[in-house]
Amino acid sequence: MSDTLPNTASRPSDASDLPKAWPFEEARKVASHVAERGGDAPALLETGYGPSGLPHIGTFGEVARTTWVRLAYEKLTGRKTRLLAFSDDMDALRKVPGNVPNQEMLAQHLGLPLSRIPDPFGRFESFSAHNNAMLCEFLDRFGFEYEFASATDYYTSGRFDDALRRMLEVHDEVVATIVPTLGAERRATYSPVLPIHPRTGQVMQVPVLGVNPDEATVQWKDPEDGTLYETSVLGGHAKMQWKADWAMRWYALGVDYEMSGKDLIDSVKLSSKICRILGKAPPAGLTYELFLDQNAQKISKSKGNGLSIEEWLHYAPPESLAQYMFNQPTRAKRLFFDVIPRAMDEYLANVDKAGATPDETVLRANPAWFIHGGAIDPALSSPVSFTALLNLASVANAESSETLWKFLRRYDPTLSPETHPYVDRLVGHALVYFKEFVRPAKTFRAPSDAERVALQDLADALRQADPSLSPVEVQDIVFEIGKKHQIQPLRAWFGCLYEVLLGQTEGPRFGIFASLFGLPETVALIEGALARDAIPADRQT
RNA sequence: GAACCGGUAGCUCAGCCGGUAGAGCAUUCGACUUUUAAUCGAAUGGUCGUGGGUUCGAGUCCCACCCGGUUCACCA
Repeated sequence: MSDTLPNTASRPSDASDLPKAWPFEEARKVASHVAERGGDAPALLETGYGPSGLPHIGTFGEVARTTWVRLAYEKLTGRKTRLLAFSDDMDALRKVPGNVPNQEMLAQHLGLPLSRIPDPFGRFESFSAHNNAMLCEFLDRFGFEYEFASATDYYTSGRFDDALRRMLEVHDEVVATIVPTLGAERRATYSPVLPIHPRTGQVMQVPVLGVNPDEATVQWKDPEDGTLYETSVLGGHAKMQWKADWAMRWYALGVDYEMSGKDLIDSVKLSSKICRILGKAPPAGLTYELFLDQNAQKISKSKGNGLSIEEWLHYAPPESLAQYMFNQPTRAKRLFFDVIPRAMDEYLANVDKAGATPDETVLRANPAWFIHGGAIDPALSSPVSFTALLNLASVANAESSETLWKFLRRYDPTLSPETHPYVDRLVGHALVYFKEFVRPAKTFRAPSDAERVALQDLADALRQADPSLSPVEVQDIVFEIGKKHQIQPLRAWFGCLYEVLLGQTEGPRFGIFASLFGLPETVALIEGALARDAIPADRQT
């Protein structure tokens, strides 16, 4: 049986001593798959790529998650693993992607394998070589360990030949398995074998008229001119249609584990059946949920909703993204900016917890342990939460890390950029997040006429003040101005400062703020607020 | 038509192998303040979607249903 979906597989009964983390559950599946297939070969884990697109945040998620399964498996069994990053670059270009140059050139090459189409960017020998390079660069950037594999290389070098012969032997059974899943139109022409046209190089989607397993050839007719061809399926003269391709690859390479998104559930089922027909058990795997955007809509690469990996890393270090990916892979999660601070703080909390855990089993259930590849690096942590830094940036109206650091050192004198470089990175990210998300949402109220006069007075006083004044002395100045202008109650004067200058109802003591923020900068802040609200008086809310 | 994932405090969610519900934020009160950031203490707040079943006992397991979301039925 066992077209059961991977993540509905029955719970192991002897899992009590396993670390309570999903990668270990997955590792068990890998272990039983390896045991079943036998042999000494390392466990083979695969991640697959459609070659027409560039790597994205989902790519990161899939590779990161697979890497954690690897780690769990190695710790669990003491055996080795390989991760194969497989690019299906022999796939045909079916439509021209909208986000690349040289659209006309690409349009002329529709139907050819991507590895036979010139690079529209003009940098590599083919379109797929370009995309493959982007993929590898992407994976390298995060330090993933993997072996890259190109479908074109595998096909043309003959590495798939035995499996392709086998595919022809069971051709009819494979067809009989796939055809019922297809719509009426597709049924008529379907073949799991796509011959490469010997003259044009096109990947042909044509009915296969005859199969010759002994010669490893298929017969087909050119739909254009009616020419009959008999084409070898070996050595790159044909490729498999993708569901058959996936199964053939599993079979040929002996893949033990591959996860995939829930959009591929039916494909996994079908490819698993084909893999069994070929004669091997399909790999174990996990079906992960897709990400949703802000409004719980599907993330679409073409629509550009959701969040790109560059955007995420603009606001927080990669560990936070890894933490997000670690959490609940089988649940649909919103992927939007506002999840970043939480993910970051979760990660930081996990590093702390890991440091305090003597129990190895507990440690191995900790996401930070996985994120750090099985060895916690205490340098990648912070005693201050990201949320705290954001609050601080907000109340301090911080423009620069220098300013934020001044406030931060007041908060905790033992911190400095030199001794805590990771905190310094977080400071930089917090500033960006504050400037781009928090501050734009703030509403600055306009001052009343009386407040306006007092604010101007304060600006003048601060401008003339000795820059070496202590925060307390600056506070005295602020206080005196408030009293002088008889703002009642006096606390309303400070409320006015926060609301007009900082766009919030609360804040630090203003003297401390002004000192750390800088007296000239504070003067500029006040005058900016006065100028901003000079004309419209109806914005008061 | 088929499949997947959710439905737990106002919000976002955690609840591992079943044992009388937890966190963060929000709200309220208090401490500290020549003021109201960060900080600390406390309180309020849930018939765990509905109905059955198994059990001494179910948010937790089983079945059915309701609601919400998504995906696949062309390509990959």
